[in-house]
Formats: sequence, structure tokens, C-alpha cells
Amino acid sequence: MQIGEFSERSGLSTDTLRYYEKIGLMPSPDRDPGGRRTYSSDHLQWVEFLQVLRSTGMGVRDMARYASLREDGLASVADRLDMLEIHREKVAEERRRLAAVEALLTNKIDMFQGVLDGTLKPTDLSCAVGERT
Amino acid sequence: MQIGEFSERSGLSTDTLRYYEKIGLMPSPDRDPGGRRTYSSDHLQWVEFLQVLRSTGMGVRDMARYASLREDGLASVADRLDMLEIHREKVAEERRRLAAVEALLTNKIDMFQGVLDGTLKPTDLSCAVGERT
DNA sequence: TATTGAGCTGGAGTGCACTCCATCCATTAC
DNA sequence: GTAATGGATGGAGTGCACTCCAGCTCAATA
Repeated sequence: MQIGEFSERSGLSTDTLRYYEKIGLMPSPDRDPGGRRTYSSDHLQWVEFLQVLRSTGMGVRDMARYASLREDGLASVADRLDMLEIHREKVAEERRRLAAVEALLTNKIDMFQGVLDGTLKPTDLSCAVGERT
Repeated sequence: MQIGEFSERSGLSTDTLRYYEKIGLMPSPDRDPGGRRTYSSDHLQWVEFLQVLRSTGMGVRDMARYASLREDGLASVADRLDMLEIHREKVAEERRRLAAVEALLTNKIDMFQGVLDGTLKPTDLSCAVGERT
């Protein structure tokens, strides 16, 4: 498949795809006789995983390192495992942090609602983190 | 308290604090006779909440909008409530997404471990999203 | 009183992750 | 044959959120 279709299927712009290739995130796809990139479904699975890493805060530097390990094949399994375990822990921490923030937001929301429906005096708001009446 | 101490306590650099003030995230603190900023513990609570918003993906544009509503006092409670509810839903969604990513990473990690301890053939790896042997 | 240190301002610079663009080339449709 | 379409390339530009800096003032201390 050519870059246009690949772009649509992966959800990444053609510019981003060429950029990812340039910085070493994507193995260079084969070219057709006219010099145009030809992607396989392997490439598709891979960019989808890249997007997972990216959307969970991994920087392109680390993604490039993982991509390079992946290119090394079996020999790099232990290293890839290390990276994934470290990343999973980061994701888990972030998820726990978000849960705490949700609780804090719920608390503030409840106070605002209390003020709006009159069950709370506006002055009670002052104890809500960072708010003012 | 002066900006140096405030910076230490809040964990934001003095540059960032002045920047936040400039773009309307922070109510301008009083100045001492020499023209230096004097922060209160109210300011501290507020920047701490700003950091919560920031670290959960709210952009400075929206934070400035919230800050401006906060300056309006009681009249803006309904609007602030709206913003917080919308933001809480975003945070909740993100938390659920992270949980899914954790599961995916765990799956890949298990496969790599299987390959390392010999209970899985390297060729089985190919079914793991985006990997190659 | 001289020096040191903290803080002030306006503006330039940085890093990240793209995104856009001009110009050129190949393929396909008519 | 030619026009339209899609892709290639190198390099410049963008938006965000800071971060750094020069040159200054002010206050506390030896």
C-alpha cells in the first residue's frame, strides 16, 4: 500500500510518516519502481504500537531506541522487555495519579454544586483547594 | 513571601511564575515598597491547583480562562463547575485509556518473558502487536 | 559605604513534535 | 499527448510551554 492509504489507515499524516521514518521510528519501507514507499500490514501494526507509546508519554528519543532494538530482532528481546517494564510502571503511576486528580476534581465539583443549590454557603468554598468566592 | 521562597514551595521556577502572571494564570501579587512581588498562601494553593490542571493536560489557554472566571468570584461558579466537569471527564477517559495500555503492555511483557525463559517459541512473538522476532 | 544577592523588565532563545511548502517526478485517465 | 493526481525531497515554519539573558534597581550585610 502507498503512503496515502497507509496514512488514512494509521491516522498519521503522510508528513508525519516520512518524519517518523527519517528519525528512525519506522523501518524504511520498500520502494516501487517509481521510488514510492510501499507499506505492509507489519508497518501498520508497528505504527499503531508507536502511537500507543507516543500517547502514553514516551518521547521520540526512547521510541527510536525501542525501534532500533526491534530491528535487531531476537537478540534484543531482553532489552525491549526492560523498556516495556519501565514504561508500564510509568503508565501505571500516571493512571494512579489521574485517579487521585479525579477525586480532587469531584470534591471541587461537589462544593460548587453545593453552592449552586444552596446547601453550602459560598464562604465554605474557601476551603476548596485554590478557589475563592 | 517573595518570589524565591514561593518558587521553592510551589516547585515552579521564578521565570515560570512571572510567565504565569503575564499570561493571566496568576492574580498579580502585591508589591513591596521596592517593587518586589509578595505572595500569600492563597497564591500557593492556587498554583498548586494550576499544576494539577496542567499535569492533566489542560492547556494554558483553558487555565487562563478558568483563572479569569475565578477572579470574577461567586458569579462564575456555574461556569467553573462546567469547566471542571468537562475536565474531569477528560481525565477519567484518559485514566481508562491508560488502564487499557497497561493491559496491552502486560501482554507484550508476558510474551517477551515467555521467549526468554523458553516457554514460548520466538515465532509466537509475531502475533504480539507490532513486534518482530 | 561598598558589595553581594535577590528581584525587576522586555525580549530572545529552546526543545519538542510535528506541519507546511516549493519544486520536482511518476502514473493514470481522458 | 496532456492534464490531473499522488508521491518524493529538503528545508523552513509553527505552536506550545517554558527558559535564559542583559542590564537594571533595591535591600541587607560586613
